[in-house]
Amino acid sequence: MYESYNDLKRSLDCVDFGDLVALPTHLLETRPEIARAVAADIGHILVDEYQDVNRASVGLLQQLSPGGRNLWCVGDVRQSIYRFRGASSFNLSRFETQDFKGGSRDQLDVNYRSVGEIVDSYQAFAAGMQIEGATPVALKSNRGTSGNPVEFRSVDGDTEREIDALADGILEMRNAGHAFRDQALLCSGNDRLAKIGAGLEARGIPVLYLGSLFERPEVKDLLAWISLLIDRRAMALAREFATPGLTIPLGDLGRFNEALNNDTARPLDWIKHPPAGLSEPAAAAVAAYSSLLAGFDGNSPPWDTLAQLLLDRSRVAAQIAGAGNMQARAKGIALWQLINFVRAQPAGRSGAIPALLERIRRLVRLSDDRDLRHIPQAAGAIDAMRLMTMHASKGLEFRVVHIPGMAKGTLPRNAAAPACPPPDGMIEGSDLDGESFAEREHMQEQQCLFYVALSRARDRLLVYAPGRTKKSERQPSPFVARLGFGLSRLYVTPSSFNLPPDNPSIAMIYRGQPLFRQSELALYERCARRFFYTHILKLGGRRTTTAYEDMHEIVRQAVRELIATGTIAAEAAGPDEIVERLWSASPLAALPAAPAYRRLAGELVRHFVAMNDGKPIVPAHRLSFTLAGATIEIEIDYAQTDAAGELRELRQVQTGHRRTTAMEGAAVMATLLAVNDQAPGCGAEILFLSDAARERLSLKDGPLDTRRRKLEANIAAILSGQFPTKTSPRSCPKCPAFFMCGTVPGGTFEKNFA
DNA sequence: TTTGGTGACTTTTTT
DNA sequence: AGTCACCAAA
Repeated sequence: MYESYNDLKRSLDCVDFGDLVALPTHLLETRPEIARAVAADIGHILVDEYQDVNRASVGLLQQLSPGGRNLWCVGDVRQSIYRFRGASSFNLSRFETQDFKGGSRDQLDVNYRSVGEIVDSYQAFAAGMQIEGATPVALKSNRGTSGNPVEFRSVDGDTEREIDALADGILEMRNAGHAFRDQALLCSGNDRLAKIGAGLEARGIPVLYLGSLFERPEVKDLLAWISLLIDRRAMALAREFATPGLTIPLGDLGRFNEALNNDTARPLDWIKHPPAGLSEPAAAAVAAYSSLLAGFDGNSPPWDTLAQLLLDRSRVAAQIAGAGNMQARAKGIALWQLINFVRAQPAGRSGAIPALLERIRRLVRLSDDRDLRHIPQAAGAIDAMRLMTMHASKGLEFRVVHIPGMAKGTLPRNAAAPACPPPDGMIEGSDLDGESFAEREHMQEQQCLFYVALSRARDRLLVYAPGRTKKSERQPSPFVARLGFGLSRLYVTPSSFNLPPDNPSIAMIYRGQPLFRQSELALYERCARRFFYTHILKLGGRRTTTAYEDMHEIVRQAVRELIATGTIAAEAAGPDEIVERLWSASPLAALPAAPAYRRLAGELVRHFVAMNDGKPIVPAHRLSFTLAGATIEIEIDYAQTDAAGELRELRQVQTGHRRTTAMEGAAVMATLLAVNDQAPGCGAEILFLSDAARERLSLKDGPLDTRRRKLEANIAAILSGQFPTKTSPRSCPKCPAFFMCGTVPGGTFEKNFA
């Protein structure tokens, strides 16, 4: 693979980051005359952050500065936080002994950045670090003591309460004379940073961090609008828009869905032919969309379209410009980022809008939207908090530093076993086996990371951790206890910021006997809001599928057909023919990787056949039972019968792998509840074709009862209109509702069960 | 004292 | 998906 990758790079005349070091090093090593000429041309070399170089960089440096002539390096092994990408403090330890013989080493003993209390604190932490090649240091602050100890604040409650406490701390520091722009908040991960950033913004604290750009309401408003240009089911109409006059009341959505729930509707048809019987506001909104979207379609150039929507067709930009408060400014900056992102996309000839939306989904799935989260340089003068990862903070300094979330298990994070540990004996200068080496490196790196974060602070340093959560006491990170004797521990009760509830319940009227299928209840467990869009509002939309998922769909069809034949036996000629017929009719057959997918599909179907023993079966049928006033319907894929024709084994088929949590949900166990109720004595199993594994549904009375109660609670929640979103950067970008998910329009929705 | 069940919480870092 | 903390049963 690496060879193919390299060939591809060469044929495209491209280089990657590794090549930027490897190619010049190779050139200078193989062409001494060039090396001499280049070295002669360079007077002095200064390398900063030497602990973060890798072996390849040292090789390049040796070529540029033979024998270390006029070379000056600065580094601190305690700040070695890029080991995961090949940097090694090993280079620092062998600097003057091997790599640049005859060099000399000196050490700083005065710290010019932080006040005495802070220096003492991270010195105390550093004293306990077991870092290879670290020489003991005794830094002294030249600023003297400030009278303000390093603080550790413990907060009872959930993350929201911790954000309350952070907001308190930030405002307190501001009252003590530190502007927002002089305060930084450091987290180890981006997801947490985004959550805290959004929380602070909601509490009125100005923040120079946008969080996930494509999750922001003002950005989603725009993306939802352009999604209407290509979505014949007009899913985005089920969103409450900030722009007045463009929201369809909840009570009217059913009419749109009836009108558009067919294969012949084309995008924007509903503007020319609105559904009959709309309320007045809904009809007015349709008219408003008519002028908002006139002349655009899926082939419109995205940048022009968005710019016109923002500036000419709506008052979005004007209102943001006029509002002048910090929230409006953040919105303006977010839209600015969006517009610039869109402008930088490759120009497509046709289908530019769907291409853009697809690209955004992919970007978010790969977390490749991170650079869009930071405010552009031009906005840097705004008086707002700096939010960044600890990694990004290296080399920077701030008057005040807040470090939230220092609970056990977050920092240090436990080392995950590396997927590909270095082979034993490969690491020069280490006698550990590959796995132990990786683990030790990880634990050292975690300490370095905390050390970096601590040492960013000039005047004030505040560390936060959750205390009691709903049920249990959370222990602080073991790092906290190493912060020295001067640490002041406070148990704070944060002020209340009176935020509106995140997921208010939705006004629903149900008519008839509620009926839910097992798959629907399973979806409710994964994301209640997705369930609402899909099964209550009946907004169309399949997930965006991959070729791999399409292959699984073929397997499902083949399994259904096999079951319909009434016998599933290895000697029957049927299975292969069925797969072959479905396969050749599918667009998958035209893909470059088709043979691999075809092989896999055949294998999964063979697993299915092999997991049956030719006993007579009866095809698919349904079981249903009543719970909490609703009917629950279970789809049994097939059943085996005994000689007397009695049902013996009920089977459900899943084509994928068995997950470790596959049996934990309440919805899976609805099958067992139904069997106990309708077919007592019958066994029930789920087949997982990818593993050729079967799982028997069985649970002791106690746990089964908690599943039953959980199901009852979910049904009650559905009936009372509770459909909270469960956002996740992993699953949301695949969801059909990704661009419109957000606040639901006001009004009441009538749901009719036959 | 051990164990199994449960709910809450976090899912790296990036030139 | 894995860890942590708690609780109740074994």
